[in-house]
Amino acid sequence: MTKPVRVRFAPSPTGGLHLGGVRTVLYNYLFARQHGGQFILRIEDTDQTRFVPGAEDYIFNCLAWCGLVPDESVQRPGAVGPYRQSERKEMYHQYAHRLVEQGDAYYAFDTPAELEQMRERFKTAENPSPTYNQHTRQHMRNSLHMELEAARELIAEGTPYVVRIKMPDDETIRFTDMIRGEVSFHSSQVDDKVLLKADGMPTYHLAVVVDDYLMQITHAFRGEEWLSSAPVHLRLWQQLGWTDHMPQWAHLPLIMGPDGAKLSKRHGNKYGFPIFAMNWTDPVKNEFTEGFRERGFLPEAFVNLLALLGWNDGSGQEIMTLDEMVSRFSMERVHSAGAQFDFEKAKWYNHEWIKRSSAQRLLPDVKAVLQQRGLQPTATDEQLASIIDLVKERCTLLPDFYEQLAYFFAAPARIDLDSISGKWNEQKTLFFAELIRSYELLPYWQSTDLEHSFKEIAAANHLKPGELMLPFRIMLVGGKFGPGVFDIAQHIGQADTIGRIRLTLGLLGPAH
RNA sequence: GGCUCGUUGGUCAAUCGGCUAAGACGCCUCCCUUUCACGGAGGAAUGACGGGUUCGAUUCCCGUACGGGCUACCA
Repeated sequence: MTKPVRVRFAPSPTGGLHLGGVRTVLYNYLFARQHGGQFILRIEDTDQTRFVPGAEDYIFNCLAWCGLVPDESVQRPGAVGPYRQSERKEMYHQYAHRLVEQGDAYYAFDTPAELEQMRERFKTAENPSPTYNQHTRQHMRNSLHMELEAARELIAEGTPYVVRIKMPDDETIRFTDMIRGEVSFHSSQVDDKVLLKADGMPTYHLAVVVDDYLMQITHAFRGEEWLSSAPVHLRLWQQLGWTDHMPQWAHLPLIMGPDGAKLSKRHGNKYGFPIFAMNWTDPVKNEFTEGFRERGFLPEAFVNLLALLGWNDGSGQEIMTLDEMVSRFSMERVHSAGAQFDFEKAKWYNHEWIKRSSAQRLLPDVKAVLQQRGLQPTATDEQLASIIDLVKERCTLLPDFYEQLAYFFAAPARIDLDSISGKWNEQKTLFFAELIRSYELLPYWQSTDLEHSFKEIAAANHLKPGELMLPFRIMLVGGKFGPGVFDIAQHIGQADTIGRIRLTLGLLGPAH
């Protein structure tokens, strides 16, 4: 009997949730669903200085929008809570002190200034950024140079201290990454990371190990930026005696911006396309960053494009539902190299999803777009749905529906007269006058009938219908776009169609 | 600088030693459509470099180059 699969996503509530984060959630989610396991959301809020109010709710909102709701979280607690690390603060202490007791960690009393001095002192051209490691720790104020009792006295007196891991001098630390295979590090190259901070909070390194253990995580997926600290975590799992429970690791390739560097939250606005799932306004800096949702992406498309950025099943199929992804996903087929994000391709995914979505599916989103732009369509949902079907293949992003739909409900604000006035003549004026008379008498207002009369009158006047359809379109739509002109006329209705013809005829003037 | 991961068209990528190197996005041409799109047909464009291993390397190994990540009492 193998252990039930449990995976987790562990964001820190410090700002917007970006593409890489959502993709990590997605891969976790797919893996959990595929294996009938649990997907846990843990809030890593151990850095009180970076805490941003609202960020946690925002993360939940993003996940809800994406349809990737965790099985266990602060909102839906399971048996291994609390799910916020700040609320687990005390739990980490015993383990930190246990490590000190065992000699695998030590107390350090160095002030920030002293650390700075150390870095200055050991800085050379070859080593521009010295770390707290097996060499430098000998020169620092820590419990390695004193009896443990003495150190504890200092602590009892209230001396600020941290707990640092004591990395071994000469050991090779290796593990198997589900994506990269065998990865190895030499312990002498790894610094003595802080485990417990002076404020009593654990650092990520301690917290991630303790929590993954306590929460019985079986597979730990995270971004590649964590790879270099993996040996610290491996060491901790080992020294805490939990090796048998250690999750399988997978370090996900990074998503890069067009500049080839890791997407950064900090520069959410510099790319010209969103990088956050949803709109995010930093309450401290009062800085606004646009999200994919508000840009007009369907969550189905967003999740789809993210899944295929760094993973594919080899079939060549690119458009997939979440269910399809669940059954086809495999961590072994995730790329090891980072991928540049291409917004053009992202738009293509959305376009495909809009084309394939039913009008019913699109209806609420389209209504929201119209309402946002101040358009209150005087149409039933059925009418609106049939118009959506008419125009959806022309819409890449949700807001495109406004341009494609507006003229169905109101005469176009601008009419592209230039496109018709050049070839305008008296004959055409007469044609449209006759068309109006004919349309006024039509017993049924159906696009096929409209087209039939149109062509009949054109033939009677020895005019080619083709030369007249563009002007007709511009009268109704205002420009050169939109679906078939007789379909448009049918939806606009008799009165408005005739009204718009008259209107443009008037603008063209009698001079012609 | 050190450590570490990576490197197939502009971008996403298939290939698990047999390649005349898929497919998709984007771009270009044509067809359909006297609008815009959709759809269809076609085109330009790729294995970083140098060594090995092998009958045979894009695929395996080693160097080099280049790129990313990390190098905080941040995650």
